Formats: sequence, structure tokens, C-alpha cells
Amino acid sequence: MARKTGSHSDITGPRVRAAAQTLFARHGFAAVSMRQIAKDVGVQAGALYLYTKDKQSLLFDLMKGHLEELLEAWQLHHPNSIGPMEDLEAFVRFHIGFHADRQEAVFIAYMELRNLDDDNFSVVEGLRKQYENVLGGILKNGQDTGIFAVPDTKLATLAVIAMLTGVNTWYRDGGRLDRETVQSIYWDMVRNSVAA
Amino acid sequence: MARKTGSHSDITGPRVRAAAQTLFARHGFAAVSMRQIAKDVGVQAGALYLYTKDKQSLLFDLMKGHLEELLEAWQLHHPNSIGPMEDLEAFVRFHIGFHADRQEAVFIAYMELRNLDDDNFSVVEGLRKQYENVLGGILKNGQDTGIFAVPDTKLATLAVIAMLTGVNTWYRDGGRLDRETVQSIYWDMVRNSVAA
DNA sequence: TGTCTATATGAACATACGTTCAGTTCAAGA
DNA sequence: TCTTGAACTGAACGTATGTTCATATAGACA
Repeated sequence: MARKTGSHSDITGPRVRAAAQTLFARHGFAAVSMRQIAKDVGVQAGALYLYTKDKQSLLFDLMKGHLEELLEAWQLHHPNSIGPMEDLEAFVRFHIGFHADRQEAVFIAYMELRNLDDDNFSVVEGLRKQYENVLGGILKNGQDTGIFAVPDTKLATLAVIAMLTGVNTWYRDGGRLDRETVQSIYWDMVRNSVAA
Repeated sequence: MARKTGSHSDITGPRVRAAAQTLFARHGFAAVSMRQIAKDVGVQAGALYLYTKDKQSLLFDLMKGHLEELLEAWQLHHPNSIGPMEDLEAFVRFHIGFHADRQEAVFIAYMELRNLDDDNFSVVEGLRKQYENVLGGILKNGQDTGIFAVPDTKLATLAVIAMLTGVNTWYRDGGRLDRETVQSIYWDMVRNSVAA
């Protein structure tokens, strides 16, 4: 879509996505116009269509990109299972850390699901389920080996993810509690709530 | 704004709010037009302005009404403190039950905050804080009397509320788990995560 | 130097928006 | 029967929307 030699830009595409991400997170997908995005990029609205098919694709690319990055980052952070307790601790700390670094993307990823059209929703939903299954697998494994005592692993999965993702509504770098403290406190709570 | 004797309606106002609530919950405030709401009510768009000042007030009234009802219902459900453990259990069961009955209103109340204008946001934010303080007070009380062991009551409050409110993303009446089961499982998890 | 092409403009398209308002309808009270 | 007034319509208001496209610009390569 762009490029041939080292021409002008190559960074305008990313700048469009960055502007869209900030605006979507702040005001919501439906409330943001292509003209507002263009203004933030420093370009006219028509030029955006050199970098995205349409507004819907802009949203979809952001969400898909975020979730793929999340899954990759987990693989990198914890490539092999060690044991249920260790895996769970790694997951809790990873989730909080990763999400603290990407507040806008996280916010969009679970606030704007209803603005995806059907096909795009299926893709994003699939990726989200994949991530839930990471935690689900850890809990199930711990339950089977008697290390955890959760009456219903599916429900516990959702409960823990909701609790962890809730951190994003209030955590800010430089706030009252630093990241490691938050991770440790949440790890305590999660461990207590599932340990046998 | 309406009425004098038993004239025609008196129920059209509520019907407008009901239609708005369903549509806002399903598609988001910004994505719903006054004409769509009117269509669901069975009336032309102009007629809506007999029952609401403008679209913004429609949203504000829904959110304020929901939160006021929530606070009242808690007072009714648990008017006096019994003890930290009993209060917390009552809160967990109440929260899950109340929210299961009002999924649309709950969804709107924490998805559409950013679409409130400044004054309305302050009011709603105040009511939300009041409700958080209910749980915050219980946890602090339990911490002070040594019944709970939470390193940070403010953080624990937010963590527990996030976990409980997360129920709304998947719970449906008639689903795999009935309401009492869900309440009991969550109560177990919450108790374990804060008990000394 | 001249050509090519990615990058961008800015005007235009049809459609939709929230809101207002003059006018119509019609049941109830006198 | 006539009057009143609340309930409602339907058209209009100005503005905004997502998207397209003919046209301009200007840097890279031959």
C-alpha cells in the first residue's frame, strides 16, 4: 500500500493506528470520526484510506493486533509449564504487567466488542477464548492434581480474569502503589481464592 | 409534563426509558439514534422530547436511577451491620443477585461513563463511590478487628467489586449454574481471598 | 532533465444526526 | 356542543458522518 524505496513515510500507517487507538479509548469507537483521527495525524480525512480499508478495519486491526501480541507475549514469558502454582503466579504477574503497559488497547479490546461486525467479532472472540484457555488450563491442571480447590474451573477462570483486568480501571504508573506491590497483593488474593 | 386526569398515557415516559436502556445496552449510547428509540416506542422522534430534555438526559436518568436503586436496595437488604464476615457474605450475595436482575442497566452504568457530560459524570461518580464505600467499610472493619487480612483495603475493595461485577459478562438465568450456586462459589472465593 | 508514483488534498456524495416547531388529532371537562 | 390542551406528527433546521475521486505535489530513478 505504501513504499518502494525509502520514500517518504512508512510511519504514517502506524501513526494512524496510534491516533485511532487513543481516540477510541478516550471517546469510544462510535463517537470518534475519521476527521478527528485525521486531524490528530495531521492529514485530511481522505488520506486515511491510503492506510486502512475503512473505519471498521481500523478497530478490528487494533483489537486483533492487541490480542495476538498478548498471546505471543505470554508464550515468551512462560513458554513451559512448571507446575500449577508456579504457572498461576506467572500468569497473574504477567497479566497485570502486560495490561498496565497497554491501557488503551485493553480498554478498547473489551469495550468495543459490540462495534465489530460479525466476521471480525468471531476472530476476536476466538483469540480472547484462547487467552482464557491459558488460565483455564492452569486451573484445571491444579484442580486435577489436588493443588487447587475450585468447584468450577470455567467460573473460576472468568472470576480471576475479571479481577485481574479490573486493575486497569484504576492502576496508573507512579500512583500510590507500584507495579510489583500490586502484582504481589493480587497474587496473594488469587492464591487464597483457589488454593486447596 | 404529562397528565391532568387519567388521560392517555403516563406510561409512555417509562416506555421511552425502557427502549433507550435496551438499545444503549445493546449498541452503545453513541451508536443509538433518537429515531431508533422512537421507532421502538412506536412514535416519531419529535415526540420523545415530551418525555426527556435531550439524549444526554436520557442516559443520565438511566444511570442515576440505577445507582440510586442499587443503594436503596442494599439498605433494605442489609440495614444493620452484624459482623464483618456476615456483612461481607450478605454483600457478595446481594451484589450478584441484584446485578443478575438488571443486566442492561449494569452494563450501561459502567460502559457509558465517558458519554456523560461533566456535571452528570460527577453525580454518577459520587453514587458509584458511595456503593464502593459500602464494601470498603466492611473490609476495613474486618481488617481492624483482625477477621480479615487484606494488605490494602482500597485495592481489595476494587478487586472484589471487579470480580463480582464480572459475573454479568456471562451469567444468564437458566444457564448451566443457577443463581444460588454462583453466589455460593463466589462467596467461597471472596472469603478465601480476604480471610485472616 | 523528465518521468513516474506514492502521498496527499479538498471538494463532493448521499445519508444520518439531534433538535425544533407549526400544525393536527382527539378525548375529557364545561 | 364547544373549548381546551396534552399527545403527537411530519417536515424542516443546520451540521456531521463515512467514503470516493479528480487533481495536485514533490521526491526518486532513469
